[in-house]
Amino acid sequence: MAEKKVTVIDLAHAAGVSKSTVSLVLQGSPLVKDETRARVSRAMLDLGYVYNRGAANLRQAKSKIVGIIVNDLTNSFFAELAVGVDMIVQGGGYVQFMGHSAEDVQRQSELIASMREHGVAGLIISPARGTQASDLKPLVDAGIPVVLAMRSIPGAKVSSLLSDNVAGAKAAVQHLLELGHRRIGFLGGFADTQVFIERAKGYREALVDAGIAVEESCIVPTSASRAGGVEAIGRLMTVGGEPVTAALCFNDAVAFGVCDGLRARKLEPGADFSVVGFDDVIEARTAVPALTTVAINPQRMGQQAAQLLFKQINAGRAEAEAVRTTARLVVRDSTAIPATHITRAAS
Amino acid sequence: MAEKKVTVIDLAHAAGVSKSTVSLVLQGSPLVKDETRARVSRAMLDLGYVYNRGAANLRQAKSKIVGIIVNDLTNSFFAELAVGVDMIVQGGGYVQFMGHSAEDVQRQSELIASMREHGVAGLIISPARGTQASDLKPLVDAGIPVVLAMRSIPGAKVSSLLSDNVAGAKAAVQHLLELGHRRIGFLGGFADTQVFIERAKGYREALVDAGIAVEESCIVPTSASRAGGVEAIGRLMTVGGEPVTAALCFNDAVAFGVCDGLRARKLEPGADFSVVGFDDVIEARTAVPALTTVAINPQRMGQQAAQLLFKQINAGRAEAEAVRTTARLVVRDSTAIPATHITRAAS
DNA sequence: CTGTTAGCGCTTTCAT
DNA sequence: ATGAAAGCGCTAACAG
Repeated sequence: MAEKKVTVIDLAHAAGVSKSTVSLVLQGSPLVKDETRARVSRAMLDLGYVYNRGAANLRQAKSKIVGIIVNDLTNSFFAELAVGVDMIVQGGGYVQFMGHSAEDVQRQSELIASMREHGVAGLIISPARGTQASDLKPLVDAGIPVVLAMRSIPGAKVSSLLSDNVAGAKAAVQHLLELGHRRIGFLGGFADTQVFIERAKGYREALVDAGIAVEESCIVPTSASRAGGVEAIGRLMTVGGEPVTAALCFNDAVAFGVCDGLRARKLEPGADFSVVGFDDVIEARTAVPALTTVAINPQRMGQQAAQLLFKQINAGRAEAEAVRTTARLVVRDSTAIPATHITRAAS
Repeated sequence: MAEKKVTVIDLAHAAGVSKSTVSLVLQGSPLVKDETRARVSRAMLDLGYVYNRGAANLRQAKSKIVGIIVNDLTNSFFAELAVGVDMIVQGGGYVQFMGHSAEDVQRQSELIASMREHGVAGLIISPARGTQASDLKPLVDAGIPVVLAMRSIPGAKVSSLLSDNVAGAKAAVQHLLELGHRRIGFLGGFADTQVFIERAKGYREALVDAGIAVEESCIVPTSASRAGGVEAIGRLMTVGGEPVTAALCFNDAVAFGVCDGLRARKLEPGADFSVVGFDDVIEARTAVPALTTVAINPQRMGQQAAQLLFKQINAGRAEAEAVRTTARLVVRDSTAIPATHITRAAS
């Protein structure tokens, strides 16, 4: 039943007006008589007209399309981020091109090029590991607004949206202090990463603010994995002096391991020893046991990224502006599994 | 530094040829002299030309864009599905519009309309619950190929890609039979759903094929949740006669609950009682304990969906063809946590 | 309020 | 092997 393409000219014909009048109707212009508008509208329905946005974009030299390039959609964190972006994008009457870079810089470049050819109004990128400022240069030069999410790229003249690791860690430790803990460890993570440095900074600041001396022996970097957590809690246990009664973990994988290690020593996480972990590895959330987590809200982050992008799109010019979101401290109950996580079935 | 838009006409000028020649070069036509091609190519680089695909699409009345509408990207199952689609789409030199319906039929319709206005060549939809055949009608009438993923819509004249629940359940039960189990339960799930009926059918077939009588008392429908699993195993335990030693669970949430229930009875899942679960609730995967799962591969499904779509796009006409993927039986080790699940961090 | 006239950047006959 | 001209479906002046 594929009807022939019906165009504005057909509408004009059917409604007995000219193309331009039809165009005005399409754009909801107030300059057309109601009765004319009605005639045109009816013609649209009668003929089964579908607007050709491509043609309009060409003429106007602009589009209502934004691109989003995700490094790893397989990671729910980024999937949620994309959902947040989608909300704002849809709300603004835009559509989004979506591309998955799979942490591959080469593929990412191809996607960027492709989206540029399609005339996107702006681009949100959660960059693949190893992305260089030069990869973004063409976009910047073309004046296309770009917002980076989660990871920033040194030297790139674009906005980025990062989680506030310092504030997050600080809040977490303050939470433990309020619980009465005096000697607190910081466990896991590779010491040479930016994220580690930031989280450790927040940890230190909270202690200092509380008038507690930072003990380097209570900071135990390991791999950011469950095994790393086991190792870290083991090493923390060997520290002499008053007992350490709580720890902030680099991420939740580490927190898992710490709990494992505690149980192996007949200690109950949450009861005998308080564990707080950054909730980076979202997938594992359901399995986090008696544990408090510091989490940023990826959907909200996606929304903020999109809002930032729109701000730039509407401002007309891309103006690099680094914004940091604040990691929210979420105290999640020990045993309850959030309903949202056990009801999501594919069927 | 936003350079003025450079067009084919600028290239033609710079290279000392006509627009049409440039166009031929852009399309990689073999009809141009190598030397000419080289001159044009250099001009492209010199002037920083970027191809305007929108204009080309308009002229050719076709696009290399496919749309994908996901009901819930927040569910890793569908996120993985999208990744699979993306692989094929990118491989085919297409780009994809992505929309998130959030299980909202209304929003889904808007997305469909929007994508149509943008002239997508085809559409992959994992439909929101409650989608009617009429929602897809406009697409079908316009001759736009549509492939449905995971859920089919009665009466819709479009292709769909479903998991083969019957074969999956059958394979799972056969696995248990090979392990030597003779009396096996089927636990959890709402008996009035299509998915339940299919999985129960596979369960029955496997038993019958093995010459074992199906006992209705061993089929225990409950809610498809962890609590449902606890309830189901409880009821299964009250069945008289020879002991039941294994069960196929409707999904992994149920399987969780079954394990809970077993432990409450001092039985060790995997050792004293074999548990197999359909792995629908992907997020919970890490937490599945001593347990075998029946899983379909969502990425592969996405790839198949995209391939099916391309087949239709290239065929020129949309031809409804229902295809079913086969649920793979994956025997996953009891205690090991797949590395992919503990290393995915957002940072 | 509505019609006329030009294009947007590209591809495509049809000549040459 | 390359050029000239027409036009995809729409919008944007500018008249009326």
